Amino acid sequence: MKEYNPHEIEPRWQKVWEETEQYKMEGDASKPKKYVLEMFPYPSGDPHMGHARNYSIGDVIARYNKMRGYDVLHPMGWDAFGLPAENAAIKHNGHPATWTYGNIETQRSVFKRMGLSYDWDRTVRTCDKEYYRWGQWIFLKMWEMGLVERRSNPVNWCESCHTVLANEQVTEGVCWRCGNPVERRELEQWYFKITDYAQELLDDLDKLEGWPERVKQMQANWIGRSEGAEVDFVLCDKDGNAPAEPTADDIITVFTTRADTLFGCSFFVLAPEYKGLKELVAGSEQEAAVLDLIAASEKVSAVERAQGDREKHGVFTGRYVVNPINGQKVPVWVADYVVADYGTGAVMAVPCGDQRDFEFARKYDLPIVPIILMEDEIAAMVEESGKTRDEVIAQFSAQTVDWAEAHAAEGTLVQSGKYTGMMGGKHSAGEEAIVADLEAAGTGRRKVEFRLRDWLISRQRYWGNPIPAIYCDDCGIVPVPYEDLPVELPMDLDITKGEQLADHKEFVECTCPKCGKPARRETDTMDTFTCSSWYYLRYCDPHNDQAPFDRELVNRYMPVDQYIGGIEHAILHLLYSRFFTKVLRDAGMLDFDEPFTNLLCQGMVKDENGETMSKSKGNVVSPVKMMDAYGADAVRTYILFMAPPDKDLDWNEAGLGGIYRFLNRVWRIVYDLMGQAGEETLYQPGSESQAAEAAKVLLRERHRVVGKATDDFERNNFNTAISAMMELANAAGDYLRKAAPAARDAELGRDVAETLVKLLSPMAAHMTEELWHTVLGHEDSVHEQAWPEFDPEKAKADEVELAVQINGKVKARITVAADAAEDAIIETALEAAANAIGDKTVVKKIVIPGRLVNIVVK
RNA sequence: GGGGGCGUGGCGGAAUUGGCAUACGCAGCGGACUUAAAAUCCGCCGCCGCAAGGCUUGUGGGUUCGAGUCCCACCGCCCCUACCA
Repeated sequence: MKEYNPHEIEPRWQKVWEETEQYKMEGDASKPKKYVLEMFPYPSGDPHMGHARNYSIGDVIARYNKMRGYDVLHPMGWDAFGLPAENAAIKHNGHPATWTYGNIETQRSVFKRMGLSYDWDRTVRTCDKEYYRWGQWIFLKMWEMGLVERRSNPVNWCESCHTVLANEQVTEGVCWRCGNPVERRELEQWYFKITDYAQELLDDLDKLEGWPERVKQMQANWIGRSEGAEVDFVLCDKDGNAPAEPTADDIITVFTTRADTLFGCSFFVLAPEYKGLKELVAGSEQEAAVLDLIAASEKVSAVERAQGDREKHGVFTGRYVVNPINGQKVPVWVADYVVADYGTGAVMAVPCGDQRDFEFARKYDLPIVPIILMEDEIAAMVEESGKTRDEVIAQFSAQTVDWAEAHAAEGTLVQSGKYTGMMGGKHSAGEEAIVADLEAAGTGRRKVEFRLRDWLISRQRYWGNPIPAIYCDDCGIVPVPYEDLPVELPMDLDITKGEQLADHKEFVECTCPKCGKPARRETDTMDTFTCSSWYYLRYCDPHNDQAPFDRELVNRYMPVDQYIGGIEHAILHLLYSRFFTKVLRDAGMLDFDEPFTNLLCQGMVKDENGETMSKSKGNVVSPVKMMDAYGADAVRTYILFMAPPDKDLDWNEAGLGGIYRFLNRVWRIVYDLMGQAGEETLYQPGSESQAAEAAKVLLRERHRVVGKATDDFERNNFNTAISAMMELANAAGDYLRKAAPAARDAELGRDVAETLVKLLSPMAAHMTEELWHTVLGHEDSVHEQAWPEFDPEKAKADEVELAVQINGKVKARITVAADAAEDAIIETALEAAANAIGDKTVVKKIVIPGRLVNIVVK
């Protein structure tokens, strides 16, 4: 018997697989397709355990499905543009491309060493011009469709990365990449109008049955649909007089989900960034104070903004607006608790019904008029006054409150004109009635707001996909014609000297495609998330030089059947990709609505103390070092065995040794089952001869385990699938120990050996291939074999042990024939539990076949 | 503040539809083999108890013949999100 030596086996088979193009996709249209995809990596350096886990999961799913008879598409590529390459280039005095392509090669060699079954011919690298030209093409297409806009807005600026960021790339006020606080700046930037798709992006979440609930919830929260109404307030002139015939310019509109509280509006608030605010106060005595507040709020960092209970600051503008519901004039304030980019940037303040307005009113001594009462308050008033409930509500006339906080919940409206007595709250009768009346009067209308903002896609960075646009003094902003693509990223630029695209004369200077006059090229590049929003489509047709992809091919392989990646992309990449898919569908380029049918978010790999691994903590476990010690098969199998794929796991090397021992045991068992173990057989002369029984158990286990493992593979429960294989190995070991080599059943031996090897082949790809050839004597690859069949009948035992419970507590055990009648089972059970029953009366007998008998006594 | 999730031995975890809690593995303990060690193989291994037996899935209650699983309250931990009107 040869010894198990992964270090010899693994490179040898990797070479064979490469030479025979083992994992090149079949493209066999007669088979059903299966697209298995792992989120492609950023080429940041050596792969870490998170990568190893992600790609082990994907590889097992791909290999399993191939054995199940699918035409499997399983590609790999690199998300290769991005800022770290620029930082590394500066640090190492080189070029971002050198660092990027070098890291890609490093990662590729590690992935090959892991034995991952990729069709390398389909590799996509987003920094290749053969790829990014089609990103530009899609940009132009979107421009044509009216989904690209360049406009001025307050944006998130990261000084450390020296670029603007999308909303999705700022969490708790800090930049997602470098962790530095972002600033607000008013800048002109490029946007994708993702908000045009907000409703569909929300609605279609319901179609994604194969997605984790929490990811869908996170996307729904991010899209943030909110139903309410717009209400028009009329601005009074500087002397506080309402215009007799207000024009559009005199109207300030607010968005509210609580139109029912309109009677409680005692002031009005604008965001500091509110457009037209400066004109509003120009020349007034309040002007200086308002400008001070604007300046102060600009300085407040986003980190501070993100902190929960911040102190609210505001000043009176000196102006008034008229409340359309009751004609009341209320003062207009400016305050930093109103955000400019949600709703209209203006709010009606109802301090009695909104905690923020309440706090603000308390601080600045503004009126808090109670217009909503809770049921317990009404009950107390009824009790105290002796009046009826209706009288209490109708006669309520307090002008201020002694509450500790606002009444934000549902309650009864008071002091609200004809709406008094109606229920108030979101979607309440009172709200419906008031909005209906506002609509009739033309001073309000139903409105749905979304929290989702348009996607800011321009970046002031070199290492990215150039935006194909040209500035012409005469023609304005002009798209680069399709036939001029790609706009190539110049490579002769020294970013170590701080050069950016704008400094590159030959790149910037161009002619206007419309009028032919000298013009300037756009020097911003696209957010790298635009590159990763469609790469999965390109894999279907990676070498196409006529189009981003062929429609037929994409329609055949898409959508991705199983997508695997980290939860950190729950919003970012997964939302953007859904958006791109819908846009390209509307462009007529594909025929489906959603890109990813099933999504698996793998858990994080942490160190043995449950801490996240990081270079600064010095607790990083290298997959390469682990493979050096135990081989790729053991590392792959172990990482799947440790925990279900979606749970975090704490790395522990001792367990890896256990898996290595398991692979070793399988190795010896296969040799032994095939009669090739010689002296090293597990047979123990002198052990009791129960060979026949062990053979029976082994046959049963062979069928039971295939059934169990198949089910587990279908549910991505790889940890329990491996447990089941261990059980089969244990049964085989028991058989081998008890049955003398000469007396063994050769047919059973080969069946079990081949079954075990096939079951294990998606994980331990090299070892099983070696056994398949050398011990089992096959010429073809184990990875080309059909998944083993099983017979549920053969998985059944002829006798079963049942627990006998008295009132739900196990008191005895009985063994009965598997097909025993219920009466017979009860009789046996009553006998076995006679002591426990004693002189009590049996009131009920419950038999759960194959499991237990419960006898209820009194 | 809002939303979501989790809590099972010394450890990772299993229990798929409400049906024998702790499968499988790690660690530990004992044994075989060995001059010895490693490797391998066998056995034990939730807690209390000498035992009979009793107890046990964060805590307390409920539904049920039967609850880790369903319902209610509480405690603890984790993740996401946030002046969103």
